Amino acid sequence: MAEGLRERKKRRTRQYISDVATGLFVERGFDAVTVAEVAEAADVSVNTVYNYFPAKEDLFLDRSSGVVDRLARWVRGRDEGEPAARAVLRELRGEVEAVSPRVGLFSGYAAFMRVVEQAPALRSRLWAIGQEVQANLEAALREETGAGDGDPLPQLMAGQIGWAHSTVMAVIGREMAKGRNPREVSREALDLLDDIEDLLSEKVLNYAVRGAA
Amino acid sequence: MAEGLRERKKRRTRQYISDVATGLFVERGFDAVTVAEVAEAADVSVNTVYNYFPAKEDLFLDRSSGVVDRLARWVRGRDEGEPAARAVLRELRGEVEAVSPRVGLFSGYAAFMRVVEQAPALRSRLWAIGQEVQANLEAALREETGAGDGDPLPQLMAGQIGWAHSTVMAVIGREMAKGRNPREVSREALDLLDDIEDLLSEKVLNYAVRGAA
DNA sequence: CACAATTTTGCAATGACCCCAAGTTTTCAG
DNA sequence: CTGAAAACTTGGGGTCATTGCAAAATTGTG
Repeated sequence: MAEGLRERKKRRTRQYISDVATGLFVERGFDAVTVAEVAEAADVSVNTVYNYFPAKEDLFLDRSSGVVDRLARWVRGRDEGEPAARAVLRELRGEVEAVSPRVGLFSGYAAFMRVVEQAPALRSRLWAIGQEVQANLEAALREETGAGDGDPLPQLMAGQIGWAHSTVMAVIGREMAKGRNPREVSREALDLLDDIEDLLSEKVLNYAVRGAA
Repeated sequence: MAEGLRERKKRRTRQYISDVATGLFVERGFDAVTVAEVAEAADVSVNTVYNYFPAKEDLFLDRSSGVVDRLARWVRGRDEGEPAARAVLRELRGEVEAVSPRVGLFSGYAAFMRVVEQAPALRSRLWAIGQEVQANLEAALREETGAGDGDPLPQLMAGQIGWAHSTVMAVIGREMAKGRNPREVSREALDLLDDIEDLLSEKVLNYAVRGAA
């Protein structure tokens, strides 16, 4: 049974603080809520808040939700004979088609995105997370293709794939923030995905085929 | 006649504060220098500093240096029969070939980039400026092509072109920060530009030709 | 030179975030 | 079950960016 009570309690406390904070932010906006208020509402000290979250932004954008390695995971899990970009597009299309909350396609996402849109600090943080996603993708591509350190291709490919991904996510976020219907946004995102695939060159779309020299 | 002394003095003061601040940042790092120290070194009050610069980061990254509309300008000034992306690549290649300080190819840029690299706030700010550059480019593309509001192409094209530009600038910055020789970095950047052009699809490379339907 | 528009400055707050030392709680060996 | 070690929480006390306000100093004009 190993790590029991302590770990469980920590996880619960962390989650609780984050939930309370999210509620306040959605209700009154990111800047209008102070960390002290979050602490009070969650019935802990300010120090405890900082004990769990390195910065105020982390109360809202919890990086631990397995988003940072999404693209890398999709690439590593691509089918035999499938190139990296195709795999990412396929997985992304799948999520969008399924109107999955993992890509923001659920009604509650509107409130979430509105908070982000009005807080520069959160937008900036979202970008930083995107950078991490891309760095992980680049690492995955290097491993998968066995590219040397001097090879600039993994970086460029990760840039193109990361761009496609973040562009789709940005549009979904923007439209959802307007209060649009998830299904409608899903349909538009699928069209956008087609447009994007059309824009990517064959070089990009055929890079890192699983099972090549 | 016209705005004389007052305006001149303001411009000079602003420049002086920025210079003093830059010097301190390069010498000791962005985070290690407080705004109060900058104020004291420039012999003005802290309030005066904030009177000229909205935030500490602006002391180092002065957005007014005409970078925000660089891509839009290049596109608007493209040759007859030339597509937007080609124009940007041509102009950028020109700057890089000329080892121009406008793209960071001068020895002093190393110190500058090192300050940026160690300060997340500055990196984040640089990204925000990049967003502005891209937004201006998108606007230019919309005007030049007369695309409707519902057309997603200008956004996507601006994304691709902006990506190419920022990728090159990022590599130049990274290499210069290592203390590399500007001419060497210029050569590498030219190779990178070739790689990037190879990666862009014909659709991107032929978008917004000056003088089309 | 005197007056009005601007700028600069001092003073006081707010709020994020950090450090430390003093409790508290949980774990675990004995 | 018990006492000490390990891990958490908290209160108190800073530093620093950023802002609001009103008094004081400057500058352009008539």
